[in-house]
Amino acid sequence: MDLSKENAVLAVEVLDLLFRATRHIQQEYEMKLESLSLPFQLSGPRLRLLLVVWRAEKIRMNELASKLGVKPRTVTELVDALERDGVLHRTPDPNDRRATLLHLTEEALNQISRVRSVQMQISDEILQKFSAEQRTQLHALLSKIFEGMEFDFVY
Amino acid sequence: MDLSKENAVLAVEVLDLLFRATRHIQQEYEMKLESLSLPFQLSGPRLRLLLVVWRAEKIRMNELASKLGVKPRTVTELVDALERDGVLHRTPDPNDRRATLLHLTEEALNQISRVRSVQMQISDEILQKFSAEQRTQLHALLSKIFEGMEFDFVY
DNA sequence: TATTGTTATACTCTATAACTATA
DNA sequence: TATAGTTATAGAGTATAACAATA
Repeated sequence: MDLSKENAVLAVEVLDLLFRATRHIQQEYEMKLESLSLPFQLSGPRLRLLLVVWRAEKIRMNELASKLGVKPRTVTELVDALERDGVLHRTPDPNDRRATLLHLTEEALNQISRVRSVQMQISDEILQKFSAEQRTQLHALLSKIFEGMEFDFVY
Repeated sequence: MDLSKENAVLAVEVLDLLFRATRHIQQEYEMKLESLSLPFQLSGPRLRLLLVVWRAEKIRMNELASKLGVKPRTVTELVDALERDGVLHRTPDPNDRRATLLHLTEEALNQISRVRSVQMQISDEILQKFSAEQRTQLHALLSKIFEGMEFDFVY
């Protein structure tokens, strides 16, 4: 009997678990975000977009699409909705009149710290049983998945 | 200066990374699944449903919805599509004439081993840089997220 | 009266293809 | 000729509310 494989964890089992954990956490996030009563709707994809714009301060729709890993058409759709809700606005790029730059509105900037703080609070709750060392370990192991990848980090 | 927190990894950073890893892996999965040329369409949600039915052999739509963490109406929608594609079929539950039992078709049973083997192959590729010990570690850390949760495992 | 699943309807995310304006 | 973003259109996944059949 090959004892070395007796208790081995299959790669596919690890990734199944990864998916389940992600779904679980996403559901927690969405529940808590709803209860925040923000002056605008914030789904997962919208928040993801928002945070990329926030980190960049200003960004082309173009570049945003590639950072998010979606098509430009999808960004148009999301931006339409967010602009309607007063979360961000389009301005023409002075350097290239084909391009459009996105900025967050004051309102969004005001709310975003609430969102981030709820994110941090939920995250702490979910990982409450983890020691600092275990958090670091989990972070290191997840980073390892991206090891040796050339392309820009996708959010 | 508080050196103990100097290099600490924030919980929110760990979960951000978790999300990014999951998105990345999901994209790999979907790409490879497409190239399998199955006789039916298999998106993430459809595959998830399929695998739950497969593990259960037969299952009520009801119970399926709760295992998947979606509403019954959503299961109706998915099952309609999968039945149209000849992947599964509805039969009345003899014990409760309100209920409907789902079974996979022969065709689905024949294809599912191909799907599983591709899943395992992709998983091995993604975790190729991981030692057996690291896989076990990652599995243990992810399990810890669910620690002390009462409810049934959600897929 | 409560539960199972459906019809009717709608919203969000995503995409492809054809087009406009600019480079 | 190529790029940035849009209009037009479509499909998948998800949901709520009202309902029919059954328990």
